Amino acid sequence: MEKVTMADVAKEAGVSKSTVSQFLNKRFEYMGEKTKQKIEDAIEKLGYQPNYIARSLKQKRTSMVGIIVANIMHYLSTEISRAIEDFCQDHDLHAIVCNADDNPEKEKRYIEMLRAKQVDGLIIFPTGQNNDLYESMIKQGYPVVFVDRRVENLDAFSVLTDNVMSTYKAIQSLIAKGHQNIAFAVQPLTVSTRRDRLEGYKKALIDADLKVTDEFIIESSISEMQGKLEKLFSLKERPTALFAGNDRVFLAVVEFLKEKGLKLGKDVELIVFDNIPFAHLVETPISFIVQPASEMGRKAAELLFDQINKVEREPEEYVFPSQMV
Amino acid sequence: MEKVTMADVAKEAGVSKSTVSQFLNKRFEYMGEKTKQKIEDAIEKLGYQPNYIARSLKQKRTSMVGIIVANIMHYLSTEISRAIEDFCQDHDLHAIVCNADDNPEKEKRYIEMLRAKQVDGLIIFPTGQNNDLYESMIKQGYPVVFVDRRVENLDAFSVLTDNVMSTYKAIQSLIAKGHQNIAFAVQPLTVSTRRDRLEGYKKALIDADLKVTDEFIIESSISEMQGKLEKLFSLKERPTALFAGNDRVFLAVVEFLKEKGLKLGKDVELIVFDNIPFAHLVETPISFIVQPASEMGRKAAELLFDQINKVEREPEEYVFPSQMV
DNA sequence: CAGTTTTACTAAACCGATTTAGTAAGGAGA
DNA sequence: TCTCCTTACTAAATCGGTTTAGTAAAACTG
Repeated sequence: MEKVTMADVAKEAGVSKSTVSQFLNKRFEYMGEKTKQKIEDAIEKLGYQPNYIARSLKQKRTSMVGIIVANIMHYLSTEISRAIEDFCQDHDLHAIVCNADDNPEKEKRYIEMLRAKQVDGLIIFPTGQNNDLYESMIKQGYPVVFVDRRVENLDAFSVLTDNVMSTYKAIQSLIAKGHQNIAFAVQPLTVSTRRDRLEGYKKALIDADLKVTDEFIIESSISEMQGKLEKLFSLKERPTALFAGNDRVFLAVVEFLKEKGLKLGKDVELIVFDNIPFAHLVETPISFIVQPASEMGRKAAELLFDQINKVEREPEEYVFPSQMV
Repeated sequence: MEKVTMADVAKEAGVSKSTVSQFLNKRFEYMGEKTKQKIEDAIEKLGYQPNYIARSLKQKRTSMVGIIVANIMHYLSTEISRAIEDFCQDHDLHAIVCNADDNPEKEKRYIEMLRAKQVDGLIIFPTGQNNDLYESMIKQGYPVVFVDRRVENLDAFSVLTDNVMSTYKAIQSLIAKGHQNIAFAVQPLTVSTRRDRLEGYKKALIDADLKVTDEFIIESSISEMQGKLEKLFSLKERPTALFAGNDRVFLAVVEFLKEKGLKLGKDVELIVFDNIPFAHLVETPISFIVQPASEMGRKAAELLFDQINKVEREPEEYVFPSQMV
């Protein structure tokens, strides 16, 4: 049971291991037609399945790549991961997805584990707290691509969206509709995306000669978001529009509004950064800033693939535009 | 760059490879305190990272398990996978998720690929079309657990829900509310879950002395669901309640109702088999039949783990109850 | 027909760990 | 003092492939 090895096939076919190996690697150039047939028969007869582990050891290549997602709860992560997987499928790679859960320690452990498993490269949605580790990988020439979030002071391949600009435009559109009191809700400003979005928000207000009020900016974890929203909506000058920093903030906001009996689109206008699935379940249409997830994933995979295959290229930030929907 | 091997550590520490290996495996019993220290220092100095591939080759154990999901689009799959991953995390295993996309050919390829990669076991949401392959794995004593769907005529470990009973009760509750015209929408009856749910539906109607009308039973792929629903709702005797066979059917139904301007809960009552996320986005509460995904995933992982570790146990079907919410 | 090239293979080293069998040095017991 | 255990290691085989260098036989060349 389950231990037919190449040596067995070789013996059965009456040839050497080397020839069987050549056969399996489809290098038929120097191989007699009848030998080929014999090997084929022997493989069939014994039900031989090659052992990729053994191959990997010698070839120093596992055909596996790792994806380390900062937090799998973001729909964007799933979308990008799927796009990466599709690319891998087409290029004879296999992707392993890990969830760092916004925890730098976990991220570090995953990076180490995946490298110990000899994956050929990593695509990382960085928590941003492991810069030393990122740097050492890049110095070693290990293939890495960062996605979604910028890493500071590192000359690395990155795939991003123009968070500042997209937010700027979104806020601008709210202002154009006559909104004066626009609030902004975001999770803690630990990563570049959130900071950039806040920057875009402030810039849009300033450029429109509206003043930036601290009371209108909520920076809070998801679990404490409800309380902060409560406070926001009990201000004497209530916001008429709200920008949700990402999909999870959005869900918190919807829940809050539902509880309070506030109507979306009527009592308060909402813009969300990130696409969410099931958006059509909501009665009132909402504005979303949609990032081109498939293209981003594809690009990231492509950049990684080229690094793995030693295609020379200078590290660069690839910035994709987002669209309001 | 990146090729510190055990031999390097051994040389640096002035000991043999074997001793380093013992050290790494925490078998300190027969090892001098100073040797231990020297090895520790050498590892630190060289930044040595062990190569799991090499270890796996010798140990014939990769600490990886494969999950082959029939269709990742089902929310249940994601939930169960997550639970399996959690279990693996706690037991020093790593899970690789593959999506068969309801395609038996793809499923087969994935099974072969994962076995070639020497994963220690497989958890499969079976498409049901590869019984020969399933059987040969089980015969070989390869660790396998089936989830969600029954495999016919096979003495294997399976984790399921009581589809017939849950559906029966759900339909019963509709009848109790006074509904007489209850329709049933489902994807093609290729897998046990769908057949079982239909059976429960029919049984409930019969037991309540209602007649089973073929016109009220839609069996269709998602893409053709809209047309079939159109036909259903243009019958002179319209259904007042509808049972959606799973989450994807539900989404199709919601889309259809929205287009037609029919109100959920008012014009037609809906029960859905499967939980869906973002359910709270919908204004009207809907009834869901929720399967205990975490428990199911956990159980499946546990059964696989025991098989991998040669814990003797008779193959059995583990049936979990579902709840209406 | 000797010399060269091509064809069709094989032996053996190698990848980087684990593991088994073996051994030298030091201490205990008689 | 000599034998017998421990203790603390090491050498070498092994896992199942890939790959390189090499070789015998056949085919070609002049």
